[in-house]
Amino acid sequence: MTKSLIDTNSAISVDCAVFGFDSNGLKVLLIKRRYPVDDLSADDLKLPGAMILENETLQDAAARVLKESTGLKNIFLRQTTIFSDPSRVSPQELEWICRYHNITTRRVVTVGYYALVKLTPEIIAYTRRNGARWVDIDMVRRLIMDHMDILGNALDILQKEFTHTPIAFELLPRKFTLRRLQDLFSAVLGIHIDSGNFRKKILASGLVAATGEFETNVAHKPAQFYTFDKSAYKKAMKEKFKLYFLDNWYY
Amino acid sequence: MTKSLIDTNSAISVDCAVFGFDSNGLKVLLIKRRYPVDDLSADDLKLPGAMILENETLQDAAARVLKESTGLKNIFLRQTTIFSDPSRVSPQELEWICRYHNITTRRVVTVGYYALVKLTPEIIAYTRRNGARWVDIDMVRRLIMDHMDILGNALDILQKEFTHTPIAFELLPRKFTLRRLQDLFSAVLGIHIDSGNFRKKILASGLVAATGEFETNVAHKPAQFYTFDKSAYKKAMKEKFKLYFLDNWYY
DNA sequence: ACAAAAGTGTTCCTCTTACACCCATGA
DNA sequence: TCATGGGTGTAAGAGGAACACTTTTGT
Repeated sequence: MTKSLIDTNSAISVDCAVFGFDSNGLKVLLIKRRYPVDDLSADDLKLPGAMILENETLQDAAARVLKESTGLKNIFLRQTTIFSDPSRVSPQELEWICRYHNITTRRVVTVGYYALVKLTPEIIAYTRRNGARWVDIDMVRRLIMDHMDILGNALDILQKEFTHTPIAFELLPRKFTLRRLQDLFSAVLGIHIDSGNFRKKILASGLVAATGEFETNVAHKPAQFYTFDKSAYKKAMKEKFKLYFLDNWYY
Repeated sequence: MTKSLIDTNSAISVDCAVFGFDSNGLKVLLIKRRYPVDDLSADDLKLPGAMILENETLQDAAARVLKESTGLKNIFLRQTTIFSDPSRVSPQELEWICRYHNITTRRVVTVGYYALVKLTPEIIAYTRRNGARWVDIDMVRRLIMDHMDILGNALDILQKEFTHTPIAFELLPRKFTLRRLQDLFSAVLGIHIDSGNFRKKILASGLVAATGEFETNVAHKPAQFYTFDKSAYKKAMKEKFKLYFLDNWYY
């Protein structure tokens, strides 16, 4: 019986594109690669990631990565795509991986995830302590291996989901102004939005509830704070969704 | 140095939900599981699948499965989701897999794919010779392991993509009537569609070109055949796509 | 003649778009 | 008083939903 050609010696990793939003726009969390021995080219940037452990789900592994890199649990987390090109990891990279993790494997297949985080001073402090940084999405230049592809893919999927699913609220604090929500849509989708129409559409959707609280110390009429009304959303989803089946095809 | 807990002994498989469309509706290709030794419960149904080989991409593996099960190359093929629950394969199943494939592994993670096939008499004959069958999507009762989940997930994704991307044409012959296209949308999305409005919308989209050929031997006014105008589609995609950013949210 | 589906047209109505305009606040 | 963004209103037009109606074929 000849030796099977089936690959039973794959290590599987997860890599997470963690998105945050602040007044300067959309950010992604990047970390510096660490080396076990020497520290050559120690400013290589990468997405947070990890190898999956025995008896661990991919989702669990991704959640573990998020916990380590941001200190947060219960973060919005979605699978994107698998990157399985046998040449995605060069022999040198493979050697680094094996040494760093103390494993032996011929191949590493990675599963992309994207996560959405509500940026707070605490989280920024936490990530800074870990040597991670929140980089403006337009300023990301070079990442190790195929992490640039993984990030680009995550961003594509984020944009699609943004237009169909109310995940925007995952990037905002509990209370937010409509302008802030509008800026978020603008930043993620890269488009200009008329604020009058945006306001009407959002309010008509019923997804958002007024709090009665207002901004203070702003050099214009104070804006009201709103919250995401999850129950209204769930109720709306139970009704049959209207089908604009030929509108807005992308790709 | 303690033994690493990192899982370096995963086998990775692909499982394909292959969809076809005929006059009776949407079908999926199912095969009988084969056993190396005995043939107990030999009518277990499953999706076509395979283990990935060394130096093989997941996409390649899925394409290989499609080639084997339908005889076709260059089929529409898209990744869906990874199923990585450590308990998705029971110990007995794992033993069957290892014996069948002549491998040893502790764990099998599978990657879902869905494929769209233009059903022709030749393909139906080919698949029948292979012992595979095209089962009405509503008639699928029980599949092995978590293949029911994989199929359900593929169907969800198919429905979403159907409304945003012109993949419908992948399921139709090169020339088709608008009624046929309408029936396809109806079948996949499970909705009633007004044929007058559908016709106008499709024609207005410019995605479809009249051939000047007509049906024959039908007991009603013969319908014209149309073809999918891929170039018009690509051109349309280069223009900025209109954004109905809060319409039709699902989930 | 009739059934059945092709194909066209029309009406009503909702939603989008693009603005104008007033309001409240800090500088 | 001015700049700035909050917040409301409106008019024009595009597009969707529902349905009536004519056309062309086989039986």
